[in-house]
Amino acid sequence: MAPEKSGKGGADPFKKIYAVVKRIPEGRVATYGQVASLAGLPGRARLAGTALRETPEGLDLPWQRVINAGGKVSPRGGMSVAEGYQRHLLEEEGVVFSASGRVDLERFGWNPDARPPRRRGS
DNA sequence: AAGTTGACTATTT
DNA sequence: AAAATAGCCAACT
Repeated sequence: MAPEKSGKGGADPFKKIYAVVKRIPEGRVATYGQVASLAGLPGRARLAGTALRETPEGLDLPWQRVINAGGKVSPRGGMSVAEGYQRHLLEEEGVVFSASGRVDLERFGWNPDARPPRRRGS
């Protein structure tokens, strides 16, 4: 059975993170720690950031839906308009930022376990 | 191979 | 509320 070379796990951690980010529904946001956890990499929140740092093209990756645990857009350190751009994209999707530029994770935080109430809404 | 860096997080000031 | 500090872990040099 053609075992993989050196019996390694195979999938790269970056790829797992991309897969999870792709699953974030529109109008919802997730934290790096949450994404890492769902990717099977608990405690590797920084890895999620490192992976998104490149934002590979062609994957239709909604990187803008990933923010830090503080509910704020992560500063890149250097100069990057991407921060303002990210906020703009989220607002377009329906995410509301508070006066301090913070998002209410209680309301817009993605809950992968939550099921859309069907049958008689509300 | 070893040291530095960093789209993080929690705690403290 | 914002800034500084410490801890963590993998990628990058």
